[in-house]
Order: sequence, then structure tokens, then C-alpha cells
Amino acid sequence: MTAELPDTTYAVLGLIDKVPGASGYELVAVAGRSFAHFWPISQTLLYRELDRLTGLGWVSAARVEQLHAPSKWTYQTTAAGRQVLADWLATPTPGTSSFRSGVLLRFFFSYRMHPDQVRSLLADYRSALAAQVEEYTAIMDKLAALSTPAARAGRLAALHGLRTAEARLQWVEEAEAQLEGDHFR
Amino acid sequence: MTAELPDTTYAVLGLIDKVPGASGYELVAVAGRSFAHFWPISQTLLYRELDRLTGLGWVSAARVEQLHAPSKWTYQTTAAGRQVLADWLATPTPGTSSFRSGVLLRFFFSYRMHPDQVRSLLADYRSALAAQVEEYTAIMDKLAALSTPAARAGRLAALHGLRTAEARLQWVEEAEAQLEGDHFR
DNA sequence: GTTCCCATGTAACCCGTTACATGATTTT
DNA sequence: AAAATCATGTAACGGGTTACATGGGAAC
Repeated sequence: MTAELPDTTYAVLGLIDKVPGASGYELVAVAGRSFAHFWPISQTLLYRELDRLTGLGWVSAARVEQLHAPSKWTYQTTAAGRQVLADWLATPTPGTSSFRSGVLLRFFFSYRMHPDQVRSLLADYRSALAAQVEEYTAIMDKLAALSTPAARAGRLAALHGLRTAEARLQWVEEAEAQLEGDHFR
Repeated sequence: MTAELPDTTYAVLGLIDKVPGASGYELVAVAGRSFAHFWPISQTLLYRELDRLTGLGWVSAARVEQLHAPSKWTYQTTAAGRQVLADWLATPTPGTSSFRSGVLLRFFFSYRMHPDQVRSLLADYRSALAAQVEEYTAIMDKLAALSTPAARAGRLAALHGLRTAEARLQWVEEAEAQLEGDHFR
């Protein structure tokens, strides 16, 4: 009967649970560094979820005055919030992750492009993927030192991105090989 | 000055260009079978784009009366529409594909779960990925016979999905191995 | 003295979704 | 008689985005 909240709400709840006592501003930064890779949220949205979560009584907000910076609100999960988080984590996940790729969409219509355009589309995709590989590798390196359960989870999440990007780089190779091969048929 | 239309508009435009003379109903079905895997759109949205495209003069609509079924509208790209499509295909793609994964989001908070819950999360993910492998393999098999440029593009798009799903299955293996290994530390 | 960081918020928009309505025709 | 297929559409909602506003303290 709980009106079906979006996963984003639980994402923010989980983040506050993970980083208690952080301000909205800090949470935006942490979200950008952590789960943004598989669950991006904008600043506006995060602040909206903060309001919702306090309204629901799942997190509590406390005003903190600062000397060398503006005053801020800090957040913590309540007992009710932690229970809700645990319940959400226990519910089976609708496995299908939503995915939209502008590259693949264009590639799907590549028969309407000049071969050079297709080549440059693939080249751009390759460098975007290479950047991803760098990014995920850097995250894993940074977390390699830590041995907490949270760090282990983060490392494996990054590994998921890494394996995905690597496989797609391999695909670029295959696609390029196939396109060049067809010139001689 | 062309007001920045969403990629979905061009997706539908490209589809009409690919399957000229199809009805909205048929286009919904074709979209579901083809680019839905990397660019899903609902029926309502597709019909809305049909209105927009005719309004822009990029496609023309013709009423067709049928004997054994209700009358229908059929669509074709105009010369202007084909030009717009070519222009869109020529513009560099903002490489970053948007991706949201409920599985990874939960996994990111897996340190708040019982080990059995993590196991079942991974198991569910594995079977979802296995289903994807089946799906993409089936598409590639179906297109293997055809040697048109469009079929080749579709086959490679499916291969992209296949390679991605395979890599993620491999990741599930790695994740499971790591979780079980940690029991003895 | 301008620019960057901290900190929170408002306004407007629209893409995309789900649910539902309608009605004819063909198949079971 | 019921169910599936063809065919198009309406209504309502909300999640997520971009752009912008504000204001103080710190750094260059």
C-alpha cells in the first residue's frame, strides 16, 4: 500500500545511510562519484528526494551552523528509514536495466551513412569507451586499498562497468573488421 | 535554430524511412522487434512522434481503406525528412549512453543485505542475462541469412548486446567467486 | 576584485509511462 | 460467445532535466 516510490528515493536513502551527517551539497558530490555510473541523478532531483525522505520520516534533518561556510542541513536515516531500506533491498529486482544508446541508434541506421561517417562514429565510440575503462580502473585502484564490505561492493560495481566497456571495445574491433571486409565483396 | 528535438523523433523518422508505407500499428511492432533493445519507446510515444513528424512535413501520411481490417494511416518520409535524417546521422553523437541498472544499485548497497539475498540477486541477474543472450542470438540467427546493408547493421547491433550480456555473465561469475571466497577470511 | 567553493533552492518544461477507451474483424 | 488481432487515440501523471537565482566566505 506504500504507493510505489521510484528507486531513486531508495538510492538517496541508501546514500544517507552510507554517509550519515552529510549535507545535501555533499551528497550530490558523493552520488556523482559513486552510483552515478549506473544510477545518475541531478542535483535538483536529489534535493527533492531529501524533502520527500524527511517528510516520510525515513531520514531526520538537523541544522548545523558553520563559521567559515554557510549553514547547512545534515541528514541521517531513522530507524524506520533503515527498516524501509532493508525491505527494499530484500525485494526481488525487476532484472531489466533500462538502456538507451545514441551510438547504437545511429549505427542501426548506418546503411544511410557514408562509410567514412560510420568509421568516425565507431572511432568516437571507441574513445568514449576507452575513457570509461580509465575511469572504472581508477575507481578500482582507489578502492583496492580498502577492505570494508562497502568498498568491496563498490569495487565489484566498478568491475561491472569495466567488463562491459571492455566487451564493447572488442565489439568495435569486430564491427570495424566487418565493415572493412565488406569492401572487397 | 531547429529547437533540439529528442533522438526518439529521429528514431521514428528512420524507422519510417526503413519501412515505408507502414501503419502506426505496424511501426510499433517493428520498433519493438528492432531498436527497442537499445532505444525502447512505448506505443503512445510513437503515435505522438508520428503526429509531430507529419506536422513538421518530414513524413507524409496517407489514408488507406481496407476490407478485412480497419482503415489505417500509412507513412512515408518526404524529401525534407530524408535530408533531416541524413543531417542527424552526420552530427557527432554525444557518446555517453544513459544507463540505469536496478541490479547494480542494489548491489552497491549489498553490505546491508544478508549473504543469501546477495546470492539470489546475482542468480536473478544471471538468468536475466542468459535470457538476453538467447534473445540476441536468435536475432542474429534470423538475420544471418540476409545480406542487405540494413540486415548487417541490425546483426552488428545485436552482436553489441550479445557481447555486453556475455561480459556481464562473466562478471556474475567473478562476483560470486569473490563473495564465496570472503567467507573464509 | 574576480573567481571559485559551499549551500540551497525555484521555475518550467517535456519525455516517457501506464491505464484505459473504442470499435471492427477474424479466429477459436 | 469469447478472445485475439488490427488500429488509433485520450488522460493523467511524474520523474528527470536544464537553466537560473541567491548569498556568503575563501582563494588567487
